[in-house]
Amino acid sequence: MKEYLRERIHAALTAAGVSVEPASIQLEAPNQPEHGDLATNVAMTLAKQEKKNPRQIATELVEHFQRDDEKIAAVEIAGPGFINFRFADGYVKDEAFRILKEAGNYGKTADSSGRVNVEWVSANPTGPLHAGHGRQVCIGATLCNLLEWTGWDVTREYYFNNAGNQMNNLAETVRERYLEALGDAPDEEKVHYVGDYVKEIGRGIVEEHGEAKRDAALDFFRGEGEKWCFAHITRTLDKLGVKHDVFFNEDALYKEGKIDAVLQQFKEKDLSYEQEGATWLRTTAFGTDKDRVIVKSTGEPTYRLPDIAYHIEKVQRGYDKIIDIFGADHMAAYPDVIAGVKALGHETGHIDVIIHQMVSFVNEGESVKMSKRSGNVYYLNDLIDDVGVDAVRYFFIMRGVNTHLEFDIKLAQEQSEKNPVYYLQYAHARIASILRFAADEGFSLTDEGSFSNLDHQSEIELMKKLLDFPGVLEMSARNYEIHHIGNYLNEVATAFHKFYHDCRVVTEDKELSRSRLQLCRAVQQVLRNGFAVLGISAPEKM
RNA sequence: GCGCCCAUAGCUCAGCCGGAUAGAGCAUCUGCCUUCUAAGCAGAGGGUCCCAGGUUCGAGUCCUGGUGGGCGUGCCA
Repeated sequence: MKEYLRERIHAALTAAGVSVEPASIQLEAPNQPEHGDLATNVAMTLAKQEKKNPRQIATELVEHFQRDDEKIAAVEIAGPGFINFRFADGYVKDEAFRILKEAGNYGKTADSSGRVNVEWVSANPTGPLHAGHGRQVCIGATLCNLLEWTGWDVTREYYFNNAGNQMNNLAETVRERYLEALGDAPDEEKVHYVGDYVKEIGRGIVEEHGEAKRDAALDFFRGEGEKWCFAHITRTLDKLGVKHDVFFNEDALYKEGKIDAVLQQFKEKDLSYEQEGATWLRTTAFGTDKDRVIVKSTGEPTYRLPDIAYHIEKVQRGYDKIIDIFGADHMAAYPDVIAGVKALGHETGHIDVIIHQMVSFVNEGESVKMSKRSGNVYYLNDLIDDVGVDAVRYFFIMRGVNTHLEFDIKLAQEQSEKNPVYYLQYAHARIASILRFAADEGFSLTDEGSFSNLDHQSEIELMKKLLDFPGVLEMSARNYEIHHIGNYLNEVATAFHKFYHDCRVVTEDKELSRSRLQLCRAVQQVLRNGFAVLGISAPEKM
């Protein structure tokens, strides 16, 4: 509809002797319903160029506007020079009915956007995911779904940091806990990770190998620790319905010599230098405040070097777009990495970085304290057990990514109207119930029919709301702003509940009942499609 | 100190390229179930959009400078 109006407005302006770029014609839904369904401010933006009063331009535009009564019921000039368009009810009804035919595809864009790689979670395999990780898990999973819906071929990737010093620390901790499980006193100096899960790993090794591994090399314990953590992390992700296509192992970069290759290139281009036994990258040449170490004096690379090699790897795989998601606490890492990749002559313009702010947890009005040092950690598994998968998936994406998120555990547990995810699911279940009732009454529904006999204002408003779905997905995907989806679905649920309240669905009037049942099905379809993007379930009963 | 993010109703937050009278949920108050799910609907009250300048027909939105908070600023990731 927007495109149609844009084209007609452009034609009208051209006929009136005004030249304008079609793309610069803005159309948006007004706040007040009495201002119509779409409005343009084009007369006001052209006022200066044309040296005319905005209302005069608007008047000329409307005079030359060729209105198709099938689609547009009214064109009005209002306020300082807005032009308001009101859709014809027949158009709204026909479009809304098509939702039933498009069904599970309603809202999808044709596959043409290209290939995109989304890397997220990428938590170190040194322990279970904690509750705070949940935000990134859900943001990334939802974004991937959304990108798929809007025509992207998505590769879901997890960068598995199974190299580096943190793995040595894990290995030492595992060895201490293993020895402890055999009855030795642990050397607290070597216990880097205090969580109980490492004791579990230690006990597991005892069960499998007994005392046989007393003198095993650190590599053995590293392997055991990594294996356990990987299994644990993927199990948690699996619970949330999150599946990665690729787990990219950091150690592969070492094995394949890619770390050395990158280091060599930096040297050749004089982008690195030796100082105090370490190798530094001249990031100041890229505009940062100071140079950064990429190889420590111990000979081990810092995270930056493998990250650069990894990103080069991803760039070379030839995606149309590469998206990295990470939390604000890792904010400092990426500019150097991108700059490093670029400095070696690789394209970086198609790399988008999404930074999300941190999460705090509140329960019964009390903030939930977490301390890694004391091992007092609230794990993502615990959160899932406490509030359920759907609440986790929904709560973590209901706010914009660059504001802090306060996760109210009590609210998420609440099975009432206070809980926004229940409100949404209730609408779906309510429709399912109506459809069951209708089936008992002898209604059988196909995808044929029309909404031509639905004229109640609640019905028309509901249909209009359903028609917004593709646009909401498109806008959300374009801006990587997934929280709009949840808000939108809430509006759909509200419009449906209002309709339900105003219009009895199953009545003596069979034809009216049929149409209203079809409208219910269309609402249910939009909710289902939206839930599919968000990764939450669509209950038939509640 | 410097970098990024944030500041909108009592609370948690929306507000897509700058648009018309700034919105939602919760909380508070008032109505609505013999009829398809009241986990619902309707209504009321509640605002210095942090402050000060600037840009223009028009600023919650853009710019500058402050104030307050979060996260960084490691030879951790």
